[in-house]
Amino acid sequence: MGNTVSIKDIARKFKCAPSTISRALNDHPMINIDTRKTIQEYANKVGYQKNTISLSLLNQCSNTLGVIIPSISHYHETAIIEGLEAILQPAGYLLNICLTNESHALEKEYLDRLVANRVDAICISLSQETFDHSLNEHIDKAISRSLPIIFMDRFYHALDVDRVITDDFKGAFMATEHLIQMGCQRIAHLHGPKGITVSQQRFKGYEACLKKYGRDVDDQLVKQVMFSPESGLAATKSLLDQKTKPDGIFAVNDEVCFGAMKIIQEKNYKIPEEIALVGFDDIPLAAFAPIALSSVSRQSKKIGEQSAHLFLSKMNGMHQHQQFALEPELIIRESSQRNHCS
Amino acid sequence: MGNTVSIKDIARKFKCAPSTISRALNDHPMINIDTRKTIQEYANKVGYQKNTISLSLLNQCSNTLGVIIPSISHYHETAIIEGLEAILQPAGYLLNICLTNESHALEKEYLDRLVANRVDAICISLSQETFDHSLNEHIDKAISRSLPIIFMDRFYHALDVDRVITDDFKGAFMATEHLIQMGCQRIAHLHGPKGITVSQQRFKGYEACLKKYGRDVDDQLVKQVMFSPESGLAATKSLLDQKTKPDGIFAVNDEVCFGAMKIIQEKNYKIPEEIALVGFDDIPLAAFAPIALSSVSRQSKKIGEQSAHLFLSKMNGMHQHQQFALEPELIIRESSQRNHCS
DNA sequence: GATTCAATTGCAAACGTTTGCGTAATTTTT
DNA sequence: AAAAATTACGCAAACGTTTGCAATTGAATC
Repeated sequence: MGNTVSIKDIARKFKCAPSTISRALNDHPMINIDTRKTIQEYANKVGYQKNTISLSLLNQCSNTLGVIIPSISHYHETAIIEGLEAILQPAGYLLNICLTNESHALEKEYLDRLVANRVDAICISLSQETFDHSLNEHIDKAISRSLPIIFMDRFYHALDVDRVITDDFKGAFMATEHLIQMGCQRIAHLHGPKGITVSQQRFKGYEACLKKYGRDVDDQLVKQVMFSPESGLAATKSLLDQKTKPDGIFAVNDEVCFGAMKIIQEKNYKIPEEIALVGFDDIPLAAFAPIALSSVSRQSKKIGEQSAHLFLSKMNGMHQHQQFALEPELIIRESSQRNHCS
Repeated sequence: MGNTVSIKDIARKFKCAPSTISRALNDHPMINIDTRKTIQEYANKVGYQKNTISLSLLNQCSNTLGVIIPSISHYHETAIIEGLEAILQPAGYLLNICLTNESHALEKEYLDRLVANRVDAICISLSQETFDHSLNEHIDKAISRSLPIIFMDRFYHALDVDRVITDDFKGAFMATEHLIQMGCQRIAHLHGPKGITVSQQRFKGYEACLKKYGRDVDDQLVKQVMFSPESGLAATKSLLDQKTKPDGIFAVNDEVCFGAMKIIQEKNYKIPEEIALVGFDDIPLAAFAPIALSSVSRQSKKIGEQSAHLFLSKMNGMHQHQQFALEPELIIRESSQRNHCS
C-alpha cells in the first residue's frame, strides 16, 4: 500500500537512473560490482519487492494459470488441484481458482475475468449447464484469441483441443466385469447426472461390458443420482423396493456408495454376498466405509500433474494439441470380494 | 496472445485518441452518444477485452485475494474456499490459492510471490512448521508493509491482527460434556498434531470439561494422531490394547473417527454402548459412517464467508483489527447416542 | 596528443489504461 | 454581433519495470 518501495524510489535515493537499479537488482554484469552490492543491500533493507504486475504488462504474460472447475467438494477435484500446484509451484506459477458451481453464467463470467487478467492459459472442467445446452460460444471465443485452454475430465464438442481425462469407459468396464466375475447376475448402475461426460462414459462402459457377456441393460436397474451419499441412498432404496433387485451395484462414485451401503445394511442385505458394490474415485475414506469399498481409482492427482505438464509445454511453444487418457485402476476391497463365487 | 486487441488498436482504427476510446467503452457522457455506440459495437465485434493488468498497475490494486492454506484435502478447507468464493465472486474478486503442504519454506515463497503480484490482501492458515518453530518474520514483514492479512483457523503470536476462527475450545468442551452425560467414565482423546492451534484448543476444551466434572486427564487415554483415518486406526488400536480401555472417545476430527470405528468394530466392541465416539468437523460423510458419527460442526463455509466480509470491509477502509470466533454446534448421531445412560 | 577501446551509466520507449486539464468547435445567451 | 456557455475530443502523465541504444568517463594504445 503506502509503504511499498519501487525502483524509482531507490533510484532517487542513489541519484541514478531506474535502469541502473533494475540492472543492479538483476545482477547484470554491466553494472559495477560494488554499486550492485550496495544497491542490493539497500533494496533488501527497505524491503523492496519486485512488482510483477508491471512485468506482466511488459511481457504480456502473467505467470498465472486460470482454473475453472464446477466444485472442489470432492476428493477428485482437490487432488487435481494438488497435482497442478505440485508441478506449477516450482515452475513459478500461481493459480487462479474459480468455482462455477455447475453454472454456465458463472463459468462465462469467470472466463471473461481470467481473460481480462491475461492468465497464460486456462484449465477447465466444464459446468453441467454448459454441457447440457452445448453453450460453447464463450469457449470458442477464448480459443479464437489463441488462449491455450486445457480441458480436464469433461469432453468438449470440438476434437482438436488439449485434453486430459481418465478413461472412464475403461474404468467402468473393469468394475462391471469384476462384478460379473464375482458372480453377479443383476448388476445395477447408479448413473451420474445427465449430460456430464463422466456419467455418460461410465454408463457406456457398464453397457459395453454387459453386452460383451451377452447381457442387456435393464432399465429398471439403472437409477440416476447426484454425486452425494443422500442421493445414492434414495436411489438404492428404490432399487431394493422393486421386484427385480440387484445382486451387484456399480455406482458413479464413492460418495454414492456410502449412501447405498447405509440403506443396504439397514435392510439387512449382506455385502458383498447378497449385493456386491463397486464405486469410482477411490476416495481416501473408501477403505473405511462400513464395508471396505471397492473402487476404480482414476489417478486424480495425476490428472492435475499431466495438465500442468501440458500447460508448461504450451508455454514452451508447443502448438499441437494433445490428448491424454489416464489408465484407471480397479482397487478390490471387501465390498465386492466374494471368496466363493456363486 | 497475438490477436488481442487493445484500446490503442481501436483508436488507430477510428483515427482518434485512446482516451476517447476508453471513455466511450466506459460509457462516459462526455463522449457523443453516437460515437460511443459505434465504438462499443466495433469493440464488441473484434472481441476487445479490457486488460486488467494495466489497471492494476495504475490503481495499485489487483482485485485479487491471496489464499495460503496448508492443504485442501479435507472438507473443512474446501468449504472455507467455497465460502470465500461465494462472497468474493459477486464482488468482482479472484482468488490466488496456494497450498503450503504444511511447509514453512513454501509458505514464505508463496507469500513473497503474492506480495510481488500485489494481491489486495492475504487470507492465511499458517503451516505447521511455521507454528512449531514460531517462524514469523515473513508474516511480520508482510504486515509491516501494511498488507492486510487475515488469519483463519490458526492463531498468530501477535494479538492485534484480523482473525476468523471457530471456538474449538468450546466445541471440544461440548463434545466431552456430551460423552460425560452419556455416562462415559474413561473418555479418551485422539489429539491432533502438536503445535497446531486446533489440536491445542480441542485438547484444552477436553481437559477443561473433565476438570469441571472433577476428573483429571489420564495420559494413557490421550494419543496423538495425524488428520487421517489410518492414523486414527493405529492410535485407537493402541488404546484398545492397553489395560485402561476407554468407554468414550473424542477425536480431533472425523477422518480419525472413521479409522477408530474400523478397529473398534473389528475388535467387536459395540458403538456406542461400549465405546461412544464423537468427532469434529461434521464432514458430509459423517452421517454415513459405519455407525452414524456424532460430530462438532465448525461451520467451515462460514469461516470463509466471514473472512471474505472482513476482507471487503478492509478494502473499504476499515483499519481496526477484528476477531471472530464462530460458534460450534454439536451434532448428535448414533455413535454417541445412548438411550439408557449407564 | 589524438585515437581506440572498454567499462559504466543514462535516455527513452514500451506494455494498456485512465483522467485532469486544455482546446477547439458549436450553440446559447445577452 | 459579441460574449458566454456547452459539447466533444486530444494531450500527456502516471503506474513499475525492462532493454536497446546512446553517451559519458577513464584508461590504454598508437
